[in-house]
Amino acid sequence: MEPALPDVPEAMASPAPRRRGRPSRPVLSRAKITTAALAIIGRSGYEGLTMAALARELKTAPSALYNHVASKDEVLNWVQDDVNDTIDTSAFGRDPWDVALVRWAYSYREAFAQHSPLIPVIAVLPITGAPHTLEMYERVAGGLRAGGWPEDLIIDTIVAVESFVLGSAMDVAAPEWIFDVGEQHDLAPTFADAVTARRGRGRKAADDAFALGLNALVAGLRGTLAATLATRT
Amino acid sequence: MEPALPDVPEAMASPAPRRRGRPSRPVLSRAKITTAALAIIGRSGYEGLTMAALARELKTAPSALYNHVASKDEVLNWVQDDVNDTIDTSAFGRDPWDVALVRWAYSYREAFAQHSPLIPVIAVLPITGAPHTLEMYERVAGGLRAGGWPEDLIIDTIVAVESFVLGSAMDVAAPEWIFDVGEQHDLAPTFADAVTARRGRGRKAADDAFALGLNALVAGLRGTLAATLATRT
DNA sequence: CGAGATAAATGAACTATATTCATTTAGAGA
DNA sequence: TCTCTAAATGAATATAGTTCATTTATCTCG
Repeated sequence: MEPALPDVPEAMASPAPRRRGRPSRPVLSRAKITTAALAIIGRSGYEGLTMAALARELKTAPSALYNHVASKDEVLNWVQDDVNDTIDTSAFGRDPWDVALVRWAYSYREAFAQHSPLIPVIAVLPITGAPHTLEMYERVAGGLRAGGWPEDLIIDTIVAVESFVLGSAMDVAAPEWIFDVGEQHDLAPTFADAVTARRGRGRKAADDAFALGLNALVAGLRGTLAATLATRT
Repeated sequence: MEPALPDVPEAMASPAPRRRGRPSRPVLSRAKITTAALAIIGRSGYEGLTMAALARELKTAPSALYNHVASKDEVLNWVQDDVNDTIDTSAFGRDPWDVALVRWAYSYREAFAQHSPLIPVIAVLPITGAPHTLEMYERVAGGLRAGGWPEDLIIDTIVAVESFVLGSAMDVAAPEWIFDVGEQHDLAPTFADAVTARRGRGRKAADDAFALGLNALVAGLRGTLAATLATRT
């Protein structure tokens, strides 16, 4: 990309004559829009991502975007697929399925912890038209299959782990003091004490809960697999 | 403004004379607003819940709401606390902790499956000012404590289960065909076959995944508890 | 009983966003 | 060259949520 602006001089004069009509080369495309959206999100977060801001970033008018994108939702879908592409699935096909699952879950959570506004979107989004997402699922499914999981349990297993991961990723966005009971210690004494007891350990409370849950979940899945294989002879 | 249009018999004309100023009795209150909001949500879903619709339901002006509520977000918090109040925690203190945890999780998921737009909100919402929510946590914490869980693991355990529940509740809102690969069967053959294999079983795919995951998670937690108690002598 | 004070409503205005639309223009192809 | 089309433009629309000056019934206090 970047045709290197052949002319150039034109410099400073008019603040921006802003030509109308078709430009010499397309200014917009799926890739450009997605990149710009990610830049804005990285800089000003999801509140900053408006169609107007996106257009500004790309030096066009908001309405120009609609020649390339059906809606803001579609922009979010593109961003989501890009984020999914950063999830590490390399452990599948290398490590045993349970180890790989844990690695995948950590990477998955990390990716979406920084994009929590996408979580409710992706949880409900069909994979159609999201190639990177599909690729990720293929790798995970392959890893489980190779690990001995029966075909008809693979999707449920993936969904279960994914649900836990996405729920946990939402947690990351919560304030540290989310469980602070404040005044009402006497209304919930056991709970309040438990909150205090946890405070002892280091910072990242959400991380501990995630680790605890993931270990338990995967351990449980090992048991499920063993039991299933035993039953089905 | 509105000088009361002197002409016209005014009798039948005006559809609703709409008095200004303070009414004989308060038309609005937290309870009334929450009830109205739930009515709208039940009737037209969360898209239907606008401040204008809420005002219409209560037969007032949108701006009148702001005498009782700081923002639409606050309305959502009230609704959320009401929904939390429908979650069944009665098994704690009656059944063993693991059984009670499973019942709680089912009830929790069911409650929010019908209020999925609230999920991202509550996951991040401090409990301050949500009495029913606090009450729920107290019962769960009490049940775990009674079940032998060490105090410093109680919150993490609750958070882990809750994360899984909320992630799963989002899933309920997804379309049945969310995993349909369509054209690209050859791009993800293993995954596509797994999707097909699952299709064999009954309707509710999300329910199966939830059951599988919850069983695994709780089984894993039993192991975690046993191991922890053994280690700590 | 009368005079504030207060709570609680009113409608109009303001803001921000997404989205649509008629219009314009540069370039590709017949 | 003529025409079609992709791709831009700015103005206009729709829908929110929210603020504000204003109005008025009722409560309280001297």
